[in-house]
Order: sequence, then C-alpha cells, then structure tokens
Amino acid sequence: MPNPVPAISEAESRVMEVLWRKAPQASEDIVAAVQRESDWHEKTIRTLLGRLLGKGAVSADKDGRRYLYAPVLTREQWQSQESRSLLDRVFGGKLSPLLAHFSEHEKLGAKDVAELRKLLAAIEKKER
Amino acid sequence: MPNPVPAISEAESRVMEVLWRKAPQASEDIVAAVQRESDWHEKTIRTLLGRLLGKGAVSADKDGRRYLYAPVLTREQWQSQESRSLLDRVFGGKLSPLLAHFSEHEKLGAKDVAELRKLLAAIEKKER
DNA sequence: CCGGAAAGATTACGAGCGTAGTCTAAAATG
DNA sequence: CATTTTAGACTACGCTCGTAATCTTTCCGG
Repeated sequence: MPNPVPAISEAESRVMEVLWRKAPQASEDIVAAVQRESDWHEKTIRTLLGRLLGKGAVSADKDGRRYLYAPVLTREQWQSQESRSLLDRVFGGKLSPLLAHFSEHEKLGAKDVAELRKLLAAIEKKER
Repeated sequence: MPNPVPAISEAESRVMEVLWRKAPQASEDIVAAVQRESDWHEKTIRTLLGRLLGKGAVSADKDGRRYLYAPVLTREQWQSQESRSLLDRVFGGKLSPLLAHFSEHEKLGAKDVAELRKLLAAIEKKER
C-alpha cells in the first residue's frame, strides 16, 4: 500500500483545502485561490505546496512547462487521521468520553442534534 | 480572568496527566509516575514540568526545600481546547460533520452507543 | 538570438518541541 | 565545617513550521 502520508500542518491544510475543492490545478491558480482566503505571500504558498509534495500528500503531473497538482491524501483520510489523533491523545482512544465531553461542555445546535438522531437511528437499524 | 494558558504540547500533556490524577505532587514523584508510563529521562520530564510552569498550566508551591506542583489548567479545559481546535481546523467549526464522519468511518462500540443514547436523552429532556 | 518574466528549487531564519546535559545554590551527611 | 547530593535553572541541539527571499532554468516576446 502507499506508505502513509506524514501529518500535514495547519498551514498546509489550507492549501489542501483548495485542492480538495478543485483538482488538478496549476500552482498559479492554487496561489490565487489560497490568497482569496488568506494574506499569505505567493512564496509562502509555493513553499507549502512543495512541502506537501515532499510529504506525498499531493501529486504533480508535468503539463508542458508547469505542473498540475492534485491531492493524494483525501479530505476524508485527513479528517480520520486528525479525529483519531484527538481521540487517542486527549480522550484515551475512546469515543464516548468525547461525546460525554461535548454533551456537558459544548452547546449543541439544532443541526448537531439532528445529526445525532440520524446517527443513532442508523446504528439501531444496523443492530437488528 | 486568568489569561488563557497557551496550548500545551503532546509531551507536556503526559506530564499533566499524572497531575490530573493526583495533585499536588513533588517533582520527584511526578518524574517517577511519568516514567512508569514512558521511558523518558528524568531531565526531560523536569524540562517539561518547567515549560508547563512557564506557560501557567501548573502552579508550584514552595514546600521547604522543594516545590509541590498542581495543575492550573484542568483536564476538562484542555479537552475543550483540543476538541474545539479539531472542530475548527478540520470540520469547519461544526459538530455535525464530525459526528457524520464518525458514523461513516469509525466503528462505534457498545459503550459509544450507550453514551450517544444518554446524550440524546439528555437533550430531549432539556428541549421540553 | 537575447533579455526579461515566470515556475520551481534551494536556502533562510526565528519559535516551539522533543530530548537531554551542565551549572548553581542549598541542604544533608560525615 | 567540607563535601557530596539534589532540586531546580539555564543551556543545547536538531527538527518542523510559518514565513519568506534568492537562485536557476526555461520559455516567451521583441
């Protein structure tokens, strides 16, 4: 299997974000897109892109004089990695303390409650 | 209010862990406790303790020749900070995508399901 | 064909982190 | 009292990250 992508940093994830929305893209377009949501220097964004390439989180396909970049790490994989990491680091690897924590310390919006119900319904269906 | 404690690192949280379980404690005991769960050098652990002190995450009360250390940042505060950070960084600040993610990509144990039910029940009671 | 622009590669640099080692002051011990 | 031990303070060092600047190669326009 493709060896696991090393963890990507906060800043790097902002670059991934634009690739997750649209890929492949040339670096120029990536820079432009990232700059629409940040005030980072072009050089900074290119550096991050290069690091992501080095980590294997994105691919670069030569297209004439330049490259077209695409995500290798999917958003779902990344979300899983990060969630798993939080769970392990902070909640002893178990989901229930996380849920308990939210129920006690964070207010839940209507949407969250709806999502919870859906989740539980899905589980109950599967259980039987 | 007491100015917010800066984020604590992974290694530092392992030291907090032993203080959350029992406090106050002298550094010697902290070192011993941490070493029961890791192979870190005594010096390393003392450094981490010092950094935590610098960050204001723990307090030190003089007790004769040495200090007794106690957590200032509570485990709940820390869990909140970390959860909030994950939510904001990875899930656009909303809980429902996190939940959806778990329901789709992680298997839930019996305990998790029970916790979910409890959570939902508590919400429903509050709603009416 | 030549000089400038543009894309990528390389280098930079301070802060925080993981991981200690050294220095100092004070206390305990012989 | 002189010496050893020890708790804590200070220093260190390589790595990643955020944030770029500089160098190099290559193509495009005149």
